Amino acid sequence: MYNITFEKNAARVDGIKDFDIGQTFDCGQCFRFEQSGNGWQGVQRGSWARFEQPSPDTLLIYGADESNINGWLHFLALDADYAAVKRELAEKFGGETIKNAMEYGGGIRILRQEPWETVCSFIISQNNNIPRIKKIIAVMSESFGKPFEANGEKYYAFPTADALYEAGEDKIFALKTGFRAKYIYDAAARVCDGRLALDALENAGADELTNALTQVCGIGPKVAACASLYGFGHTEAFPIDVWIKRVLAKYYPQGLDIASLGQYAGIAQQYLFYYERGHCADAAGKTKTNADRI
DNA sequence: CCCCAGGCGGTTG
DNA sequence: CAACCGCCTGGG
Repeated sequence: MYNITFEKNAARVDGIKDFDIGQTFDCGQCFRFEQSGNGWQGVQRGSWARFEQPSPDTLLIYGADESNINGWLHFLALDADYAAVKRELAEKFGGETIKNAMEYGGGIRILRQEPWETVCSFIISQNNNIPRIKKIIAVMSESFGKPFEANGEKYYAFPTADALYEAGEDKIFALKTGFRAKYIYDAAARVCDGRLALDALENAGADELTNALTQVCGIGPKVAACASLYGFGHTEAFPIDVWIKRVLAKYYPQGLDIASLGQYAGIAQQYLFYYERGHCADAAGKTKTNADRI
C-alpha cells in the first residue's frame, strides 16, 4: 500500500505499483490532460492538478492537499489492486497476447472520470481523431465551462449539461462539433430534464446503464461502453472500436467470448488497445509514405 | 482529389 | 439482421 506525505504545494505518494502517468494519460481514455515538461496536468471535476513521477513508485500531485488527495487518488484508481487485476486477466484470457499487452502498458490505470464529461466526450469522439477531439473539448470548456484559478493560471471546468443545454445546438455546432452537435444537445437536454439521470445511474447495473445511455440520439454501443468504463466504474464494459476490431481479428481469429472475460474485461481492452496502437505507431513512424498505402 | 479518424442512424435487401 | 452509406471537419 502507498504512503502519503504532504509537501509545500504537493502531495507525495510513495509505494505505488502498476502505475505510469504517461501510459495512463496517453492511452486514449481522457482528453483534458496534457504532457508538460516532466509531468502531466489537467482539469477534472472542476479542479486542476499536475502529476510528476520521479521514480516508478513515487507520484507527486501538485494541487493536492489533505482536503482533496483522496479525490485524486480515486480518480487515478490508485486505490485499486491492479496486481490482482492482471492475475485475473492472465487467467481468463490465456495465451500470450494479453501478457504481452500487460507487459507493454502495465502502468495503465482506468481513470474514474466525471460521468457527464465522459458521456459528452465520447459522443464527440465518434468518427473523429484524438487531436481534434481534444481541441473541441478544450474550446467547449473555455466557452461554456466555469472558470477557476489554480497555480496562478486560469482553467475551465468541463461544461455542465445545463450550460450546454442553455447554449443550444447552434452554439454547440459553432464549436466545430459537426453532426455531433445535435447528439450533444440531445444528451444535455435529457440530463437536464431527468430522462438521463446520471446520478442515479452511478448505482445502476450494467444493462440498465447501457439501456439508458443508448436512448440518447448519437450514443450507440461503443460510446455507451466507453462512458460505462471510464465514467461509471464498470470495468467489465468492453468498448469495441476499430483498433479493438483489429486486435480481435489479428490475435483471436477463432473468436473471443467477451462475456467470459469477467469483471476486468474493460481494463484488458485498454491494455490491448494501447498495445496495438503503440505497435502501429512504432511501425508507422518512419515508413509511412504514399508508396506504403497501396 | 482521395482517404481516414476510437461510430451512429437510417435505409435497403 | 447484415451490409451499406452519408456525415462536419481537419489533416495527410
